[in-house]
Amino acid sequence: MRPENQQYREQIVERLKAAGVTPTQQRVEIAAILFARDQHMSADQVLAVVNTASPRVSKATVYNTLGLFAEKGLVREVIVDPAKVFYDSNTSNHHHFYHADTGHLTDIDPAAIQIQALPSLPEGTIAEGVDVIIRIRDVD
Amino acid sequence: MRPENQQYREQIVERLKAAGVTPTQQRVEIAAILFARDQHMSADQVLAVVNTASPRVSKATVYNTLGLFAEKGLVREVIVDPAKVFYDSNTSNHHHFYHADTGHLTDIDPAAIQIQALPSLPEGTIAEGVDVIIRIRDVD
DNA sequence: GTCAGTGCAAACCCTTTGCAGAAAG
DNA sequence: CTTTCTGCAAAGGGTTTGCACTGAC
Repeated sequence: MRPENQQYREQIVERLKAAGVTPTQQRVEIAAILFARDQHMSADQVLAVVNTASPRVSKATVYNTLGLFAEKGLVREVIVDPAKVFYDSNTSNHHHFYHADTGHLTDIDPAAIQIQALPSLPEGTIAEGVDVIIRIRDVD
Repeated sequence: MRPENQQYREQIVERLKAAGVTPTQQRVEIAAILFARDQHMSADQVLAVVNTASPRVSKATVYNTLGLFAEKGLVREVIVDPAKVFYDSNTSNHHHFYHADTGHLTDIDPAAIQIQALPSLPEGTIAEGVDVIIRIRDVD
C-alpha cells in the first residue's frame, strides 16, 4: 500500500475526517507518509520526504500539521532529544529504546515492559500518559 | 546548610574534586545552588538564581557547567519538555511526574514504580539509563 | 462567499561556539 | 608559566508567528 496509491489515500481521508481534521491536500500528503507504517519521524524528516513528491508542502504547514495530528491523537509525540520532537505513527500503548549514538528510536515490545503499581498522582491531577524510555548506546 | 555557608562550600569543593571537576569559583557557586537540596532546575533558572548573588556567572558558563556536571554524573538531565532541559540534583534511581500545565517536575517514590523484566536490548548495545515519565495535568 | 488552511520570511528561544582575557595549579 | 576556564556576543537550529493569498465547502 504505497502512499501514492489512490485507495490508500481515500482511507487516509476517512481517517482524518474521523479525527475531526479537515483533509486538505497537504495534510493527506503528510498523513500518507506517516501512516504508511509504524515509524518515528522528526518534522524535518517529514518535510524532506514530503518534498520528494509533489505537491510541495511548506515548513510551516508541516509543523502545524504535526502539531494538529498530535493534538487529535493521530500521532504521538516522543520527547527524547532536547533538539527535536519525534512523531510516532504508532499510537498504541508502547515504549521506546533511544539509541543515543544514532538518535534512532525503536519500539519496545509492549509485553516486555510493565509498570507495576502506578503511583498515586498529586492531588487534583490525572495521568495523561506514561512514557518509558530506555537510553542505549553501542558497546565500546 | 545554606549555599553561602563556608563549611557547606568546602563540602561542595570536595564533591567536585571527587568527580574530577576543577572547583572554580563559578562551578562551586552553581553546585552550591543545585546541591542545596533535591531539585529540578533549567539552565535559565540556575542562571537567575546564581545571579542574585555575587559573583556573577555568565550564561555560557552556566551551560558549560551544567553540561560538565551531567557528564561527570553530578546531576542528571531530564528531558521532558521539547523547549528545555532540566537538571536534577538527585542522581539516585528514580522517576518523574511531569505536570504539563505548569511545566513542573516532581519525583516519584522509587518504590512505587517498577519495571518488570527489562526487555532484551538490540544487539551490540548496552542500557545507559531508564527514564519513566508520567505526564499529568489538572482535572478539568 | 466565508472561514479555515497555507506559504513565506522573519522572529523566537534555548543552546552552542569563537575568541580574547582571567584564573587555577 | 601553562593550561583550563570564563565572558561576551554572535551564530545555530528547531519551532512558532504574522500576514496576505489560496483552497475547502
